[in-house]
Amino acid sequence: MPELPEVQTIVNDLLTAGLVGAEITGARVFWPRTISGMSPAAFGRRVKGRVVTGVWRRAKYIVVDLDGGLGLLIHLRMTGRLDLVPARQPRAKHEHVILELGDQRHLRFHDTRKFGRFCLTAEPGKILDRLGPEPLSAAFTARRLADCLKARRRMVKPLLLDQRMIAGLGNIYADEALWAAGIHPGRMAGTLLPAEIKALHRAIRQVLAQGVKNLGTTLGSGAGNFYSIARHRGRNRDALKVFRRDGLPCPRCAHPIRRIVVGQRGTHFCPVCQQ
DNA sequence: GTCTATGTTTGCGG
DNA sequence: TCCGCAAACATAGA
Repeated sequence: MPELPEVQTIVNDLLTAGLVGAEITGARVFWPRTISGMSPAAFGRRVKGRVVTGVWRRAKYIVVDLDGGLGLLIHLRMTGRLDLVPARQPRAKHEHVILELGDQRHLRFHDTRKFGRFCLTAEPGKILDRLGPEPLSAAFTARRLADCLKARRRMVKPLLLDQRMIAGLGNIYADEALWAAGIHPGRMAGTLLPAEIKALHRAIRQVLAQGVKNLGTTLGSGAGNFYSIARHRGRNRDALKVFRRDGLPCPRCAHPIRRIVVGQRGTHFCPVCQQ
């Protein structure tokens, strides 16, 4: 569920909460498959005694830098969540990893569907360098987007969701960007005109920047929804124009929004504005 | 109770 | 290489 704006919000909250400088005094793993590439025991040995030196975001990864040159990459996938809580708080259902901190707090990983992953590595670049450009950085230009789309016999929406092309877009913001640009999600990528590519480039940056500003999108109220640290909800839902708004009027032309399936993903668009 | 959909990514097969 | 599909899981909602 968390896309770029949601992950950025979590990172910002972790920084505000003072995670940098904290020492990891121990780790407990309750679902071994959450830890990728090594056993839970090895993971515990290697993080114990390390101090957090930085927290940042790349695509949908939370990157926790540790002293000694290690990086902990956390990917939330669909339902992952991080909670920073007092050490004394009892473990909740679905808390699969607990990082014990020296300041009597715990950083806990909560994940109902168990798709999320922790990857501890000395070479984070091996994973992060495979990803496309950060859409809010200067490296993401209309030209760069055009190169991604060029000669591709593939629908534009699945391409936008491909993290090797652009890093950080997910289902919500892809639908929103395509609506803002007036492009049908099933359009073949290679057929986009230069003006459409420019509009799409601008739309991607606009919807993501707005999502960050609104502290992410929380859709419902259940445990599987987006919550940042300390259970903060995002308020970007009110800014959504099409996502999960099928049947409601398009904000531009009032024609009812439709929901179809594109590349096995629920897809929302306006049949009039996005021909 | 039963059935379907789900905001992500990977790996497989054509 | 490119692309579509199923799987990894649990729960909410119909």
